[in-house]
Amino acid sequence: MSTELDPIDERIVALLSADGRMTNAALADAIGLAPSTVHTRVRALVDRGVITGFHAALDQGALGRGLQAVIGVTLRPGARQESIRAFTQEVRRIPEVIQVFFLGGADDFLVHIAVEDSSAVRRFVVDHLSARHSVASTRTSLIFEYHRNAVAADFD
Amino acid sequence: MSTELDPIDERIVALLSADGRMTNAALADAIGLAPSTVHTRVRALVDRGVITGFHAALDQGALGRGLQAVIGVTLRPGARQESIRAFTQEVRRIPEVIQVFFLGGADDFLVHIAVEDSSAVRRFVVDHLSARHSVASTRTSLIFEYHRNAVAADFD
DNA sequence: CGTGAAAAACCGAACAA
DNA sequence: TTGTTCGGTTTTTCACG
Repeated sequence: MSTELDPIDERIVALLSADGRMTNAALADAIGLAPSTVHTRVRALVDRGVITGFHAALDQGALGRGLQAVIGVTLRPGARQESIRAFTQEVRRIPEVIQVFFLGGADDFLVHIAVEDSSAVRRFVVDHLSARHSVASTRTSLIFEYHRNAVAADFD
Repeated sequence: MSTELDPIDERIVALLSADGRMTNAALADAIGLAPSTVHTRVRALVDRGVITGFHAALDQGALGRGLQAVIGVTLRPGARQESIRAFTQEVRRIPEVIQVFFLGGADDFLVHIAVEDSSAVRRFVVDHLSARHSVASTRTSLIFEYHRNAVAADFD
């Protein structure tokens, strides 16, 4: 929230988004400022909550999860906010889950998972989604390609 | 690809996924090894491609993009691989785009965007998606909540 | 493969401008 | 707000177990 970023902060943010381990010295001479200035700004960005964290990106295939899928989920019409909250909280704790989107639109949720193979997809849907009373239907799509420009912070 | 990780590598990967700026010393005593050992393993994980990078997570709202959406896209039945490749390559370069999923299923693509407001959503869809000859239809859903457990590497 | 020690690089804070 | 200096920390390499 709050006020926009100045052009220098925008460059810092863009650079750290691409390489979160860039040193202040590297940032400094990519931008043309002194390292200490960059340091001050980076810390300010973190303190302000513009940068919410730093994370390693993982090749899921190398972790034995070579198949990814997106599952659209619709809840029963009667589902109340409690069951929506419960659904979110519980689904996001499952280790195969990479992201959870709570939507307004045709589907109520999108769940992005990475698993070992197609039978693990089926198991995931059956065990964790269809098994829930609040879930009305699911629609599974396999992911053939995936591209990420940025890492978005969690929000609700 | 390739061989599974041993339990120590798995812990390193989990810790760096949560905090990509943990120092080797911090990793070392979370795990019970010497910092130099941890360092060697982290570098090996990066060299092997298990860890594909480190990235700052950004509060999109703080960047003036307080509204996120997912847009399901279907291409014309006649769309050939060339136009699919072109679509992916061009869409992912648009700055509002956070992620692009190329799917097998009902939709051909999912595009995750962060923009300023709802009129920017409409503009995005009209200018960048509907305007394309290869796009048959789009279905936009606003994102009310978003949760991320991990950062997945790009793949195709 | 893991360790400890040594060298280089880097960070973070204090201060000056 | 930016630049400079400096002590402490972190990274990185390497010889050894």
